[in-house]
Amino acid sequence: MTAPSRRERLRAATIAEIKQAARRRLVDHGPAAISLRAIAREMGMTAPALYRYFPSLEALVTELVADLLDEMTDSMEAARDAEPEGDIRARLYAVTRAFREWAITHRPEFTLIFANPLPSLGHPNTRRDPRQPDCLAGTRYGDVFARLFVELWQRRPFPVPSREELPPGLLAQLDRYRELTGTPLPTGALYVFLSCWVRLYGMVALEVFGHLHFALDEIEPMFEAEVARLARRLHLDPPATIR
Amino acid sequence: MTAPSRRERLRAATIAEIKQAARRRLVDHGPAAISLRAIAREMGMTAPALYRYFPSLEALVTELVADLLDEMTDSMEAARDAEPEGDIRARLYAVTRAFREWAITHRPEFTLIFANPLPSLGHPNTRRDPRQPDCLAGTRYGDVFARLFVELWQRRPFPVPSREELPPGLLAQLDRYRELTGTPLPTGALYVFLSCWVRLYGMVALEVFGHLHFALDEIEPMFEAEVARLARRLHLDPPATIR
DNA sequence: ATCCATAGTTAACGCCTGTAACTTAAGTAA
DNA sequence: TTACTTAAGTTACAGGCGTTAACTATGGAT
Repeated sequence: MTAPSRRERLRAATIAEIKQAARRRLVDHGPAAISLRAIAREMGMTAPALYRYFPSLEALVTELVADLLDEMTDSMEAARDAEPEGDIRARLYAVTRAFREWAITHRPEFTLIFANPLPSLGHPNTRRDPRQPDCLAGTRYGDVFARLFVELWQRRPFPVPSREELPPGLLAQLDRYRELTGTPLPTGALYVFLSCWVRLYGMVALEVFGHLHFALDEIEPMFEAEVARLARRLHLDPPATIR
Repeated sequence: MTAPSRRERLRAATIAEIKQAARRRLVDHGPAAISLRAIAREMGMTAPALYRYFPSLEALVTELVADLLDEMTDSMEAARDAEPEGDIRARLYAVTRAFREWAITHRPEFTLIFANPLPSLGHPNTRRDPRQPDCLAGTRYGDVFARLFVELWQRRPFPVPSREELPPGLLAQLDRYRELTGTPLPTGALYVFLSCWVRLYGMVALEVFGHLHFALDEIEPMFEAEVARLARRLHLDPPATIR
């Protein structure tokens, strides 16, 4: 646990600068512009030097994705913590809106994270290694939603499907997930959680990918309407303030 | 309207073969493997020859996307037409399931269509030209859903939010969309349509992109549960057979 | 003062898109 | 049939890419 040496500090700074340059290229020139040569050029270096810091372009992108997920999670947590601790309703709204806000103000980054858009990520839809940093970061942002959801359930339980109402195949999987995570939520609430996540993701992804522009050009009112419907489903209105 | 000349036939066949090779590379080796040289190699040609048929790689990919959308639409229409004409419930179920079925049996293609994953598509989230073939094809598959939805509404109207219940900003946009398309649906039903589309898309996209594997490994039961909930929302159960 | 790991370099291989200039073959008109 | 035109293909090349190998300079530790 000694203080980092001068070498280590310089190295960390260089790594940060590389990822910064990569992100700048992503934002300014699209995902295809993330290239070692271009990054090195921006930094006044040559491309092979970057191999001292990352074993490959793909590894660099993977770390960048993890950083972006962390940043998104941070902004969601900040929005949550700006609301009083007892006001779960306000906190859920805040986190939900922060998710969309980050997505639409960071479209290239969101696309990189959620739609495997980079050639260097190789053939999509191959099983990922859960020990990879981007997968770990992936669980973090999910937990922000999950923890609030659990809190809401414990303080103001809402109606959820009974075990009998869930199809057996789904019930078994959700039970397994329940054991795996040790969540206090009943299985039916897990289903509701996933269902809400599907709608939130669908809404934001469709907006970012531009697949709602055939009908709407300003998506926010539709988003707010959907969030309000989600809130009603969770019996979140009227305000669920406690204490 | 004369019969196509020999030249024209050969040319069309070559174009088809190029797109076929491009798709084979997409499926077998991922989106990054769609390169003019690789395609030309597979066809026993040289890369510059392909410029006789497409002005650029990007144009080729755009046409491929349009073809894939058409194929997806065809399979949805086939599933629809396999059900009796009067049984709207069965037809809606069939189209919905066909959408998912095509997506999960054609994951690379679905990803290419719905998540801008290709470098050659350039910077994502720039406004597309609606005259582009892929945008035209995009409206076709939406119409499959839309027409059934209208038919259902006309024969078995379901509850929809009143104009007063919709936030003004959303109402105005939906009214404009209503005029633009001349649909017989009331504005509230348009909202329900979009809302259903969001949930269906969210479910399928999350499955294809692998963002549900943190909880589930077999997604079909969850999909069926969500579809059942959508059906209930449309008062689709019990069976809405007519005639 | 010496040694060595680290961070950088240049050179090269084999991909890639895209353009220019050239050849060949087919279709068309005199 | 011959001559002209055009389409479809070729090679050559410019410039960008990831990655490896071999080499150099330099800062820190012994």
